[in-house]
Amino acid sequence: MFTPADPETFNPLVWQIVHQIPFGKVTSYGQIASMIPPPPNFDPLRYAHVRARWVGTALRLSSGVDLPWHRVINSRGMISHLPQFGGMEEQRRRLEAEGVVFDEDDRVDFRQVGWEGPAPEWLAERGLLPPKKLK
DNA sequence: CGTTTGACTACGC
DNA sequence: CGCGTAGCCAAAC
Repeated sequence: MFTPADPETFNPLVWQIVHQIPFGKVTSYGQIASMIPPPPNFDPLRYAHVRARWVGTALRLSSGVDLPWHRVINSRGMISHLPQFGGMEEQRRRLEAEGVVFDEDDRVDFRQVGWEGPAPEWLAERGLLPPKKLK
């Protein structure tokens, strides 16, 4: 499906998945990555170490693509953004506008607003895998 | 070209 | 729990 250094295939897959996240739900970089199988001839172990970061990169390069990018946060339930870029507050604002609640530690409760992933048929049609669960 | 920098995670203290 | 860090590599300098 794609080669190790083929973001031209990987990134659009990420975008397609992000596009499926429903209003008021969130998921993590790692969970999205877990739906995308490792590239052929790519060590699965190594892939496991980099895939979440690849998702972050894909999102960073997604300007111009119409996406609910704000619904993607890190595995600890927090917004991952550098303070320098104002995007952090923007992301929180968008999520709260969708009813997502942050606790006193600036974290969301995946049990409440965590996305369980696309329908199995949707994944199967694209050769994708069922996501790992969120904590 | 060589170096630095990330929209990440899992794991060990 | 919180905090630091190794692991890893595509983009951006």
